[in-house]
Amino acid sequence: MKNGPNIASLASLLGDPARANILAALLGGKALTAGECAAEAGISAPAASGHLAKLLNAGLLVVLVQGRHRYYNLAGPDVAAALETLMGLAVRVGLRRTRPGPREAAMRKARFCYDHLAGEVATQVFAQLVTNGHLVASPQGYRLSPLGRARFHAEKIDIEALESKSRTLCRACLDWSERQPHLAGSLGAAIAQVAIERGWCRREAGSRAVHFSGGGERALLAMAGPEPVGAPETGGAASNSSTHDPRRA
Amino acid sequence: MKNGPNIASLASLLGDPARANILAALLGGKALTAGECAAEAGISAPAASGHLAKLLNAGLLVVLVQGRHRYYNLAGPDVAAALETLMGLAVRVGLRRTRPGPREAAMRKARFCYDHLAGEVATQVFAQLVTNGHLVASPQGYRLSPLGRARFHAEKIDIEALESKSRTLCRACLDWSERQPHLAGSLGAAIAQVAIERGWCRREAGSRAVHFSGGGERALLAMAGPEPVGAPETGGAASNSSTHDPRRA
DNA sequence: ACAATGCTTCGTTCTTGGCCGAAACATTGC
DNA sequence: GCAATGTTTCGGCCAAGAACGAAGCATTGT
Repeated sequence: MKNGPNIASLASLLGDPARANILAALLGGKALTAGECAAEAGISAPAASGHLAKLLNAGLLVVLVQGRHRYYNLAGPDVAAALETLMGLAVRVGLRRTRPGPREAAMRKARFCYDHLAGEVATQVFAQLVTNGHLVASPQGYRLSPLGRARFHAEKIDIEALESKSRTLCRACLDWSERQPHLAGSLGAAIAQVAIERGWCRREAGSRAVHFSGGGERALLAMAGPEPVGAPETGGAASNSSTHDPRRA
Repeated sequence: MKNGPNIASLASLLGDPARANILAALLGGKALTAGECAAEAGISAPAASGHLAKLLNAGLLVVLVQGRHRYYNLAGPDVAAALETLMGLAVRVGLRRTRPGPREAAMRKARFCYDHLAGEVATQVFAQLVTNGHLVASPQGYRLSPLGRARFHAEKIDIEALESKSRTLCRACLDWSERQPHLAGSLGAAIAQVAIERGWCRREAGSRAVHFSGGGERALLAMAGPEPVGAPETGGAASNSSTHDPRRA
């Protein structure tokens, strides 16, 4: 009688605290061994193995066997997106794992979401890309404009290589902390990779949090700006972040 | 040690088959009494009462007490969006409640998603709106262009009234069956309401499925088209009367 | 006021599913 | 080959929670 997707069996998989912790850890984008997953979830190795098998069997994870290690990772960006969406709803209804702490402030500022950046900085980047006409709406969602293509070309990002993959180039992902979109898709992943490679930010060990240097944040926002670096900043593009509160540890 | 949203307690709420069935039924957008929820989920009234209390306590539902009836409904569009996202992932990993059946074909064609339309027709409408420049990308997501504003004005849709509400006017929601965006937000809801009022489509009893007439589908797509069609108006109650609206603002 | 209806609370039973320890399996290093 | 490490399988224990029936409230209608 009932039809449609089986949401219950999927949600029950995510509903166990141990599995949810594993998935949340994997949202950082790095593959983890079974033992690391066990440590993340605070359970024994056998328990973690069982959970990982279930998630793997459900198609939410993929595994890479290397020697005696098994590296588990999320099966794809759609899994990450669904997890982020659930996080957004959890925030909205007031469910937190703990009280908002110092780590949470850093997470809101910038974090990894599977393989791209999320948080305040990432939503600002997205807004800049749209404002400057690099991203435009298309019937299938967002699309990279010729202007944006040239802009990223100037930044030595090989758009053609990204397009050759089956994965979507641009996709808007609703940020759970900012409730505004940030950029996902292969381009979002490439931008995150570039930000790390060029030292604009660094990942906090064992966390999804990302710490930007002052210059790094400016550099990233400048990459989303209208012109390649060196353009005079007349204040028009600087946007509103200057009005933020100084109460930040 | 852990921080961030508590995804596990939220997902465990959705992970029970009875609760998932209730929520899936409520995705149709109509408020249901406790007894109707019990029938939908195939459980006894006491069991349903307990589940509804949990969902209510978690902030996923709202209740409207009218006499001896209690009308339950989703707490808001974000809940519906999260459910749809989970459905999309469930489809992607191959979890279905049953084999794809005749009902499923109708659901893919058109269905209600809380208070707006989803499915093949809805994604086509969204594509048309973007193609014709009625919807454009903005830093905060999608925005109604002046052109689109005039277009809906010609269709007797009071955009200003929608904007006066706190709810977002336009929002792209990823369709789980089409994997392309459709229009959510208060404008999406208004369009769905208009489509019903003008007889372009009718809801299947006790289901989210929506059946379009041939002319109705053309009329809806024409509304998203570039120019007001010269067809005679359907006359009568053009202004949307908010007579009985079980949903809150 | 009485009966009927809709819903919730309570108490009980019972199944599902998670956890751990022990042991088996697989791989690497000496 | 043998020991050490990482991972999975097995078996048993245990607790969380889901279901139902009976009873209690609340509201409606006659």
